[in-house]
Amino acid sequence: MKVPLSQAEQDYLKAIYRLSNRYGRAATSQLANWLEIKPASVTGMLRKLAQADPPLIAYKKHKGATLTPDGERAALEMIRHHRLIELYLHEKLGYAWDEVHEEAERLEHAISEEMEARMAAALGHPCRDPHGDPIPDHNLEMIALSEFPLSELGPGQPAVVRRVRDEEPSLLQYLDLLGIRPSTQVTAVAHNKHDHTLTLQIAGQERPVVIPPRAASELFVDLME
Amino acid sequence: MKVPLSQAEQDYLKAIYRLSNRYGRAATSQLANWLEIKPASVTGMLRKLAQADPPLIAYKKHKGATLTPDGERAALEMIRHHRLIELYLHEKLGYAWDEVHEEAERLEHAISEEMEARMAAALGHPCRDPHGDPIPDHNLEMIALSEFPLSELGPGQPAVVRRVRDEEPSLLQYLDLLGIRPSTQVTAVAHNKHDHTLTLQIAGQERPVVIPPRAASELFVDLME
DNA sequence: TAAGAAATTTAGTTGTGTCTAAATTGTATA
DNA sequence: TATACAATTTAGACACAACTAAATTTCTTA
Repeated sequence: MKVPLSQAEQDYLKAIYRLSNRYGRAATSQLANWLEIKPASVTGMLRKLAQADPPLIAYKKHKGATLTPDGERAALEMIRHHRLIELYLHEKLGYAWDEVHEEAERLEHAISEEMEARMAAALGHPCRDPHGDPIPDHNLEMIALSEFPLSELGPGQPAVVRRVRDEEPSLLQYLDLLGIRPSTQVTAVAHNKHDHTLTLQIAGQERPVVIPPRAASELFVDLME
Repeated sequence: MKVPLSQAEQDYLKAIYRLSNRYGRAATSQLANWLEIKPASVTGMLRKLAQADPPLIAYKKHKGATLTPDGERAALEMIRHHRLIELYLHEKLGYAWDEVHEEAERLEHAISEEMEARMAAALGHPCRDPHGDPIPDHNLEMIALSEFPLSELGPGQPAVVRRVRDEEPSLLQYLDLLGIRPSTQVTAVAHNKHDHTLTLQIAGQERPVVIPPRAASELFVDLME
């Protein structure tokens, strides 16, 4: 019976995609927390998404939700919109990388497939957004990722920052200030076992900087050959 | 208590702006017809908009609605968004002029003031959209218009097309086919009193064309000095 | 100016997506 | 394994913006 999805439904599917990628499934309370609504409200929507025709999620009471192939397609469609828009705003309209998320969050629901295609073409069919997040291609396929958390980088290993898995403006501004963004070259100097901070040498800079654990686990890097 | 307007409210205000500009006020049934909802549904929204704080419309039962200064400001804000987006899609993303309206209709509600400003700057602070409709400036002031309907153009008078006051793709495609768009130079050859068609000579073309009344009253022109 | 037609409003209903409060289920541990 | 705590679901309510059907008001014209 394929009916267009509401913005709320699309937001749920995106959130389930994100949480089930990280944790295998999306729990009611995690969704409530991420979407900033009450757990009781989530239950109703999960039942609705599970009983849709075709079903968009697999849902068992008290067991959380995972996406069906149909649900995943819908989620990836929104993610493609979101990331293309972020890059477009950054490249074509001069937005800073900490300003693009909020705008994209609203626009992703409003653009047509036509506009998606035209933006993708104008950007040369890119595969990363300004934070380094991969952009699903036209068929919603995502490139394979080799990067891993900066917090797991061995001391002395040179690496390239690929991705910041966070949209919070304050964190992004802070990283910008330090001179860390996708493509920045870095080397771990030392891990502090007590407070889990990381001392990091940034290529082209005099002195190492200390990275708080929050940032170190949200930054993803690739080893340099 | 100034709360952000819903998309439905913004659409009502835009419709009231358009209708009261043409007819002095917006009647319930005109609004219902334009917005494609039932008259009964309009009544409730008009009461709500009139009782908002601050009031956005002046509304007397059975007398239709007009915008208050606050309501007009909100309407012009959406109109500025809409027309900037139309021009942006046309100029920067290669949309044809009959494709921009539908996309802008959704995007106008989703863009921020920041994005409005950046698009306006990228376009050089334009004052007309692809159909020739005036774009309110940053302070929501609109340029004075001197154009008048093509249907009132005297025979033999050379004129310039300024504006097509319609968004219907089929009409726009038809005009495009004839070679009529803003800035096209034309001369009226004759008005047919019986079927109200207009015979029109288009500059640079061999033979005159016959314009149906629907098009002649939606096309606006300026006299050439 | 009275009757019929047209426009508008009222009253009551629906579907969405949220909420609170209370009941239930699952999990961890003592 | 009993129990206490946390997570989840159920039940019932609400705001919004639409709807239908019926009542009312206004307009037109004979």
